Amino acid sequence: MNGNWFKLLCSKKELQLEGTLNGGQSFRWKKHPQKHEQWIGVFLNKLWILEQKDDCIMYQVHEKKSQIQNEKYYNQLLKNYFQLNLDLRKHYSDWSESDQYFKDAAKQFYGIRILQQDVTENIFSFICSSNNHISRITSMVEKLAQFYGDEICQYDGQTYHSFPTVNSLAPASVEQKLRTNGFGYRAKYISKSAQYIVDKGGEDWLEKLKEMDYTHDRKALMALTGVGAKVADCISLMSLGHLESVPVDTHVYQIAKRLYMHKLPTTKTVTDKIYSQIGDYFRQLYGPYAGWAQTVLFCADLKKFQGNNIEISEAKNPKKMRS
DNA sequence: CGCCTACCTACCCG
DNA sequence: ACGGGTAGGTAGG
Repeated sequence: MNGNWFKLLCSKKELQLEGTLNGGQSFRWKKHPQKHEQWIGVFLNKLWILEQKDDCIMYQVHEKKSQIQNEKYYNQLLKNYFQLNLDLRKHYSDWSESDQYFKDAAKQFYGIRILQQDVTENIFSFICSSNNHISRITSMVEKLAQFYGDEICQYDGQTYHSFPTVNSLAPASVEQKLRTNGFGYRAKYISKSAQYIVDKGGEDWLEKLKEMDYTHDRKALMALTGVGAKVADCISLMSLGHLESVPVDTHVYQIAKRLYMHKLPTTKTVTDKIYSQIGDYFRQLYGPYAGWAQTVLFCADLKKFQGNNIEISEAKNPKKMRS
């Protein structure tokens, strides 16, 4: 294990940890139970402790002794994970020019980044996300790691596990185990999808998706049981590098209709046609990084940011509105 | 296409 | 205290 603090130079404007780690992209980050300014999370089979400073991120890495590397190496991993090569301020400026709502939201929600996530984790986490609460999704993802992942280390009295491989989710026993642990119908989705991916060639097949274009791998992903349009778009955006992908959930639909597309028909669930209309609208508005822009915009609308003075955040929970 | 229903479960709210 | 409604959808008809 390793308790050293390392330093990654990076301004708050370029990367805001709070909005990025707590924005519903990854379900593996939490605040340190005692030290609330620190974030604890797992990726690349390592436990990371991150703390935002004015001009840098201070961090620790905990992993097996045999794998310990130096600061330069870890900095590179973080740069990849947060996609720091992308000039975010430039894009914010472009998106602000295209859209006044974005411009308003951007003032407060600066530094929101799309994480470059692991494909396997992304697929199975978002299969869990359908028709579900964040808190329950989080506990399901934790269980997957606990049951089928590898132990990484102990930290602060907790044992941390890596996210499981596709192979480890494929055995026939998995569905029943997940069922008895509260996964509901998603147990079958996970098991069937893991088996399907293994049949196709496992993680190698998933890596090949990154070389395909958005339209094609979206179609490939939707062949997985439990992966529909929205989940496929989340995966395309968050782990396959297709930044034009715009995941449309019921919430995005509500806001799109209210603020941008008044003529959109009123329906209980988002139909295929409405879904593609909304995606196309935002792609036309923001360009090839539409999914990223849209993530920033709707970050302003999440419950956890309620009480903040952004106009967009008012629509979401009329019941809870004050003043 | 659009519409309908079932699907697991934990948590919220009346 | 108990029970219906709902949560970042999806599959199947």
